[in-house]
Amino acid sequence: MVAITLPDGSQRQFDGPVSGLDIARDIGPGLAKAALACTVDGEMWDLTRPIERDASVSLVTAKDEAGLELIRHDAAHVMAEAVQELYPGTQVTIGPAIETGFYYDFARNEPFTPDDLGKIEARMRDIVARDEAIVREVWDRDEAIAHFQEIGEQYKAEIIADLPAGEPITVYRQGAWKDLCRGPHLPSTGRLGTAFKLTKLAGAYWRGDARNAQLQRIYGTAWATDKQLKEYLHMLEEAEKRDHRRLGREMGLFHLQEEAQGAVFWHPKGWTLYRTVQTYMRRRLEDAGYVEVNTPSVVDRALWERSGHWAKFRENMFTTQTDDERVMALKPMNCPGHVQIFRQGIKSYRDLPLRMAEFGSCHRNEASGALHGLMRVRAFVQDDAHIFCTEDQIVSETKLFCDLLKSVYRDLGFESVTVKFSDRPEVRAGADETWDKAEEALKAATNAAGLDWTLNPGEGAFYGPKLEFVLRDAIGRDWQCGTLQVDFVLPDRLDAEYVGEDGAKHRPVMLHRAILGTFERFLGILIENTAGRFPLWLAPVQAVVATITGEADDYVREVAAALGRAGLKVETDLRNEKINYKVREHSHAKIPVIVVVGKREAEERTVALRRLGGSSQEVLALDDALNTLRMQALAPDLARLASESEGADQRDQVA
RNA sequence: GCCGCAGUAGCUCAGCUGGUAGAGCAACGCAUUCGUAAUGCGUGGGUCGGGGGUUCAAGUCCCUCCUGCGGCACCA
Repeated sequence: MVAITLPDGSQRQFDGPVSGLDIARDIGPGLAKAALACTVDGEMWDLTRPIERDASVSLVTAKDEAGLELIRHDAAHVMAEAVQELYPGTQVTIGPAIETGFYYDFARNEPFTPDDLGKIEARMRDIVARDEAIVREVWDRDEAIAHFQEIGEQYKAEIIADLPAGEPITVYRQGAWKDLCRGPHLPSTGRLGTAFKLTKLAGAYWRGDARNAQLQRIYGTAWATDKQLKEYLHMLEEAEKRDHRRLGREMGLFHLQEEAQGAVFWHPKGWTLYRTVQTYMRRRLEDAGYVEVNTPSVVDRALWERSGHWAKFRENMFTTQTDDERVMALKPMNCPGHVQIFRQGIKSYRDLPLRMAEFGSCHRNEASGALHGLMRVRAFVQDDAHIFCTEDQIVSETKLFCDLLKSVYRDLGFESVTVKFSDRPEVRAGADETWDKAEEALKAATNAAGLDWTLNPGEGAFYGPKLEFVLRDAIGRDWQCGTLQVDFVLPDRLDAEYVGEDGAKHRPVMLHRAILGTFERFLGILIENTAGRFPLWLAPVQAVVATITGEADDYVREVAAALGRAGLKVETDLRNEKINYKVREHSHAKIPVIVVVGKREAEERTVALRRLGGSSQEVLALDDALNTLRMQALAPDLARLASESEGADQRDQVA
């Protein structure tokens, strides 16, 4: 007898070994049809694998996250079968399910072409139509290795040889084809359905290591239903429309060109946006007790040797040699410069924490393949700062920083932030005891700030552990923006010191920190997140005043001038065009407010406001419109100040 | 940096097996003064990414370099 407990707590008795499919049939034919796999005491099992002991079982269908993952994993297998049928001699390696689909890495001398994708996909649909049963087998380890070597599957043989000793070696057959796989799998290829599509070809290194052979990866997407697939493809199209590179061109924000690879040409509108964000950040930093500095871009190699950058960061640095043979480097980071300022004069413990900020212009020679629009550039400006403090101040400074960071992200339209904790990397400066201390201190501070974090092992900076603050963009990509790094190494290498309460000299700790990360990347994320429809305070052109007839020209100039005095960035449109044409054009340009003025408005001294995305307009007296827009165009921090002082005024009146 | 793909007008793209470049939008000009997402007519615009080669002839074929795109690797 086998007793099976179902998720609702009910129990069913079976005479002997029973499979997930048997259980599903026992419950009902609908479930038997929908079931793809089952979990046995929490572990995923194939639907047909016999359960020989009492267990808790739940059935997995395409509606479950786990079911969808099975579908994707099977799609990878069916693709591998199709590829090996069509291109004999191709070796299979690994093919997992991923976030929106699957991939499989193949070893083949001939490159796959985009045309091949269509052929492979068609063959996949044949295999699905054949509805081949998928059968699990457990093999002997040595036999498995010998077998895969014999049939020329070197990579599979290598994988088996590397599996831990106790691990069962399972092979899945579907029709005449078989693959080493941990499983589980669908009962048959027909269950995969039709909601899949091959999407792209790419190179990928064996085991993710650039020193290994390069394999050919084929990506696909797979879903439970055709409707989901269609929705996903539609989402991709929408994402493409808000790609910051496209919007940057369409909206005239910036451009890139080959003579300055990885460096941005900011156009007037883009630069206005940039300056709006920068001015905002400058205010926030000042309010948070930072001082702003500026340090040299071209600095003698000697300083980078002392700081450790020459040893650890050399390959990413641009260098230049002067006629007298001095080697200079373009700064890739601002920290050594800030230590030089700290070292001027004698610092006392009373000066700490010293929060030193710089909108530091840095250059890094990033790999050509890494460059990506504004997101990954070679010339960029960080909202960088270094907090020189005592060890005792690490926790409170970290907490203050995290609060500031969250507030800034919220103001800029980002609510959810994830945090990664990166500990010591292989290539690093500083003694292990120093790292122990730094990691411990940062962990304590993170917990004190009430942050949830995930560990990112070995990803710290060469001088210290770090926190990474990650935002997700509109296309679902994660971008690291903010960072906070604890550094006991640089103050030592560059000989920073302060006089303590005890009158003796001490090393300060440096906290390297940035909120936006770089302006370039952050603005790219901002463009994609808003799809170019910036909130009023950020829009580089906040309002266009457009005439209906030439008779209103003088009044329009007056309105525009008044809006300008109220602090808005305004343009006028006096062209002899129909108002339909103007509204359409400015709407496409994503201007937040179109101020429409005709003969009637000019006579009545009113304006008609039309908001981006809306289809109606609001007619207001000019003075009212000026007040309303002036308040709405305030940066969030200034708006908070304004509402506070308004509250104070009201309290004064009451008193 | 590696693998694959691509580069034709400001933008989006067409140009079959080689015979000396085309559309829409944009721009410019003229007419139109028209009340909330495209007024009409007309005009100009291209060393077909750079270099080299094959050929009577190259946007088209070959080589090479550059840049971009998608991944991988990298991302202090």
